[in-house]
Amino acid sequence: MEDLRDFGFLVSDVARLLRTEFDRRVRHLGLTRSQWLALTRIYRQPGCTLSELAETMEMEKASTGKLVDRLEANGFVVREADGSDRRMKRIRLTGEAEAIERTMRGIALDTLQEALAALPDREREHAVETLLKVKASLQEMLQNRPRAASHPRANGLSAPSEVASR
Amino acid sequence: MEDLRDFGFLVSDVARLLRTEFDRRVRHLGLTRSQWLALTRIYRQPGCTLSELAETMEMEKASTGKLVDRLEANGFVVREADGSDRRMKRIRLTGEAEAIERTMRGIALDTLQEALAALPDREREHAVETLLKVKASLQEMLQNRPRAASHPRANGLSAPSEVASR
DNA sequence: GGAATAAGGTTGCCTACGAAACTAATTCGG
DNA sequence: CCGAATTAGTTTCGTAGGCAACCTTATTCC
Repeated sequence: MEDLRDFGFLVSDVARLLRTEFDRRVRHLGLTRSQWLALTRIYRQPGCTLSELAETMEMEKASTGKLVDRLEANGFVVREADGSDRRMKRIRLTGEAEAIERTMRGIALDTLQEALAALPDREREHAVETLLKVKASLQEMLQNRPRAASHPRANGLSAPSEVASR
Repeated sequence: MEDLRDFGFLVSDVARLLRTEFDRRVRHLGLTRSQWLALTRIYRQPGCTLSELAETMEMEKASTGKLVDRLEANGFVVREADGSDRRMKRIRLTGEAEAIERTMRGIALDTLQEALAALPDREREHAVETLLKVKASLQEMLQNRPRAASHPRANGLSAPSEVASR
């Protein structure tokens, strides 16, 4: 019962360590893990819109937009207008992005391989299954309470009291 | 072999979802998950220095410092000078911080319980063991290559070649 | 056809972290 | 005892991501 929390800590720790290590290995390429992830998605659905990308990356549109901003600033991606719907912009990889993408993929594999070296295949697969369940559960939790609907932006900053419960 | 990467994605996804869900639940208390974590550590070692805290939180000193900045700004923590060594400051919880800490602890437990509801105890324990191994492995990786030692800041920005390998 | 609504993006603000560079204080070696 | 190395913290900069509040187009629905 007590190690329930351990699980939460551990997942966060591993995620952070993983990202840090990966970032170090690819710093010289000018990309980060998140950016490389985005590239991979865009590679698989060229010309996707921001909303689509946000969807497949399971992130907010705003965050995704900023990610794309940086990718564009670094010349890995371009936003081009859509002919029929002037609201959306289609995202495409630039040429060089692809080569980089392949390199990063390799580094990612190396990193994981090293980090999981001491893990029997069975154990890793098991962990993946477990994590998938937890992820699904969390997605449902977040989805079923996606922030107090739209407009009711009634009370501004008033802190909703309750503090010492439980 | 291919789902090696899945593992990496999953861990990051679960960590992100977990933090988001938790943040939503405690937003009204004025604390975030990271802040609450820090409070817990400080609670267990009152009067610790920033470096000590950074150590136990397994984070950089700079990041830890900013975390403490926010906690202090919100009145949850104070920094007081040390008598013997004028460099360091001792960190202590304020009174109200403790009550909050207890509340947050409960919310964390609830959140985890919900997220892991569909998981048999055995499976969760198994996952914790696995994650511990991975974490240890990553810590070693990061430690054994903590960025080009101290001073040898020789070749400034020259990208270490290798780009299109693999 | 015109107003209401929805969809696509962007901007602003906030937290979280890491890396590097810098200041001040302390310890160490000769 | 003094200068060099170490240690404690901070500051600056950059990336990542969430939430809320907009514009701007499209759609829909009287």
